[in-house]
Amino acid sequence: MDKFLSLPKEKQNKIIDAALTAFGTNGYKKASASDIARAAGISKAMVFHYFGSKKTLYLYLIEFCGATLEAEFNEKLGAVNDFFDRLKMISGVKISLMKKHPAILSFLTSIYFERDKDVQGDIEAILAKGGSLRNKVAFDGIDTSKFKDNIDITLVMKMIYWIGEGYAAQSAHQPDIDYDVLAQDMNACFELLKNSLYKEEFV
Amino acid sequence: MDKFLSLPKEKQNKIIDAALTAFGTNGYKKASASDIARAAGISKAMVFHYFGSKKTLYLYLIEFCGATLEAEFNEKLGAVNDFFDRLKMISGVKISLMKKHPAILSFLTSIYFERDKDVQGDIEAILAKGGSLRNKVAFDGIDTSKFKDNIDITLVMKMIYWIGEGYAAQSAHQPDIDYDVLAQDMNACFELLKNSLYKEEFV
DNA sequence: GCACTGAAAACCGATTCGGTCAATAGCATG
DNA sequence: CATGCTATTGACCGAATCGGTTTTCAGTGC
Repeated sequence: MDKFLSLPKEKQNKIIDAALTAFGTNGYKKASASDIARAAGISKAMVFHYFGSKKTLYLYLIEFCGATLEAEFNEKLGAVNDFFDRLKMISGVKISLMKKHPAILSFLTSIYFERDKDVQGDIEAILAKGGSLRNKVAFDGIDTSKFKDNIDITLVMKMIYWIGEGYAAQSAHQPDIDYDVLAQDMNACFELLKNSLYKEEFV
Repeated sequence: MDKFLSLPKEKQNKIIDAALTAFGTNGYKKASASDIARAAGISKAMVFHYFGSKKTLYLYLIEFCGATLEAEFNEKLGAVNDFFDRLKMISGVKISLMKKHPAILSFLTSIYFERDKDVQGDIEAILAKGGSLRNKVAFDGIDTSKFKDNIDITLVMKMIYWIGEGYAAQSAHQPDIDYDVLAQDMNACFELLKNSLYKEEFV
């Protein structure tokens, strides 16, 4: 593992992204070391030289994602109480995550649904430990009084959630996407909803 | 192939759904006949007994989806020009497709991104032939004058697209989902947007 | 008892799996 | 140029799995 960490950062990232993509799209079992090596432009032997085993690599990726996520959140997530401002922050976090590691979001959702017995226990342990993150993005303490009175806020949140999942799915399939355009679209989306759903004195 | 078609419909569907799921989540190459057989509750030998080869099964599934799609569209898609009414119809079509075959949507999007050389040629040929379907769902001939003047309709369509992708992705991971609840949520979504984005005389 | 049939187990050669290792290429130092 | 060192690799390992075939077998009608 220290073998890997002493590599130049650029090479580390190439390997990480290759592995995130492979595991994210194929799951733990069906992602092979050869796939990862090929995508990273190294030989399969190096994968094991750096990480020792496929499982070690997988667990390292989870840890890496956790750290990356946390760092990004700590950097960008301030104390914002407005619903849409917080949404913009979250989508900003997602976008900059994807700029650094395009496959990170699809990998993160994939570990959530991973069922392979080789790793499921370890995943649960790690996720349980890192549950604190979720608190920071949860939508409590939100000022709902700004919405028009007849708006079903639960529905709005579902809708927002679907939008987020949808654009994550799109970017997973379309690797050469322009993230700045995506960010603009997302923010325009939120602006549109805000203008439409807030009472007029708050838009 | 006629071996398969002379099976009771229920068994056919179980095999079809197993295959749709396997190919949809793992792609052509990484979905194995054993996976499909296990999920369908039959032996691997039967898969080859029914379809002869993995490729034949895959191409049959594409054809099957095309026919199913077309039947569903012909049944439900009338001449509706209102933007949101048409959306509701489309989501209605999607929902009833998923009720019949839960993995059909994820399979359909997966064939769009399939890159395996064994099948890519055949896919292109079939998709080219079936391009006529796309005309029926395209958003031309839509009366855009009902929207408030400051609404960016292109953005609205992107948003709608993301919502659709998002809830398809969700249902792909969550197999025991209640489709009627999903349908209600989707329609409520559209209703909300309609109320918010249309000029008041059209809501 | 016998023939037929639908299904599964066992099996086939080939490929791929996770993982290892000897050999090599590059490169600094003498 | 020789030497040692390190990073990297192609070749290789036994085991598993691949797509696909053959054999076996349980059930059923006669």
